[in-house]
Amino acid sequence: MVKTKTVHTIQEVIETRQEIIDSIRDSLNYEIDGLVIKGREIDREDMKRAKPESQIAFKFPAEMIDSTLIDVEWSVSGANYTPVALIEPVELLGSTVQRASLANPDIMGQLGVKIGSKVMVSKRGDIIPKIEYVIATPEGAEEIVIPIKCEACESDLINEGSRLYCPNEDCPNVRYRRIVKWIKKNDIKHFSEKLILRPLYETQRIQKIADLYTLKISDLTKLEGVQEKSAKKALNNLLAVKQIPLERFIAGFDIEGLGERMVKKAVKAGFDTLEAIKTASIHELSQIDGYAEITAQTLQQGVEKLYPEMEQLLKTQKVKIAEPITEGKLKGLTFCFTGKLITMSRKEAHDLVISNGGEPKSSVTKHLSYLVTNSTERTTKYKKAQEQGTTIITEAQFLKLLE
DNA sequence: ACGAAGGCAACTAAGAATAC
DNA sequence: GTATTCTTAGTTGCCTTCGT
Repeated sequence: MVKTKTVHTIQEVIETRQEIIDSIRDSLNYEIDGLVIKGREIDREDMKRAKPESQIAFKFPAEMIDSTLIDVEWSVSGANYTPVALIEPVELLGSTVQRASLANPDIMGQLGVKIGSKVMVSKRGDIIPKIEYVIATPEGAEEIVIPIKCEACESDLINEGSRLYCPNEDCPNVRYRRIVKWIKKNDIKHFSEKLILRPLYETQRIQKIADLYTLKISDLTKLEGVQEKSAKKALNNLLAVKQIPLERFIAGFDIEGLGERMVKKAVKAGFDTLEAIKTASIHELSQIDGYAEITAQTLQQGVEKLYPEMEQLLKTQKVKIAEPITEGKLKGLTFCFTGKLITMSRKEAHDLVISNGGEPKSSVTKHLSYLVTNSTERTTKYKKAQEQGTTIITEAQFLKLLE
């Protein structure tokens, strides 16, 4: 028996629909994809029409929908090549989806997609589009071509299955990404990749991080689409970052698999200068909590190889390695943020934690001290924190800790 | 008017290290 | 030897703000 309900206003229709989505839908033992709104009186003539005018369907937002794979684009970032599916645009949970990452050649292969395949698209966590599976592939459909040579240096790409990459350590793309990483890691705004960094790199005006600090306003205003206002803004932002903690300095050099957190562990363990890390043996570094052979080697070899560039950067005198912060009200505490904050951005909150000696985390882990959120929405982070009994506090309570 | 960039949302894969 | 935990790095789309 189909459920019915009599309502009197448009508002009630909207509320009822929401109620069905939120609770009623799950309790039914059959699938529904929407509701039909019709007048109480039955107009027999109207009902004979293919599309009766006295009734209208009010569908729920789809949670999964089918589309067609148009093509695969290879997104290049540094050494890595990642397949991205371009699909026929479809409406899904309130937005138009036309791209979805295929992660790596292995996952692409497991899905078995070809150009023209009908695919099922969802959104993970209601946000990120994802190709779930292939519904059907037309006969004789074109295979997806995996690139063989690096677009930048023509080296033969290495296909490890879970990773397709260019093995050349001096590949122009790798060197370019190092510069971009520095800008991003240090949160230097308005240094547009498209308008500024790419063109400067391609015309050989900048080749290393240190070169950024030789730039003049005139170098930027020469570029298309950049006038004095933007040029000044970019350079001011660059020069505003002067004191850089060692872990960020090293992480800013884009050593594969070595982020700020891992370097911080070394700093905490007493390897708190660039020289100390450079001269340490792999064995010594592998004694650090959270380090073993592989990470120790990555750090040691990375710093050794990039040391001349690091020295060159420090020689410009435009940046300095800052003294580590070891004291503060939040010493020894870790924080993870979720949802919107009221008085500050996510980034400011992270900085606040760091400047008070605490540590921000991007996910809820076992030893997290606090999850900070203003909402009780049951997101993955919230649920996980609840499950393992992590203290959940509001933004106001977080600010109280700093008083 | 147009385009670029920042900021935000929440999640996943892969690999390394540690815990059991 | 196996399971779990942690870190890194990346994923799309929408909205707002600002410069050209």
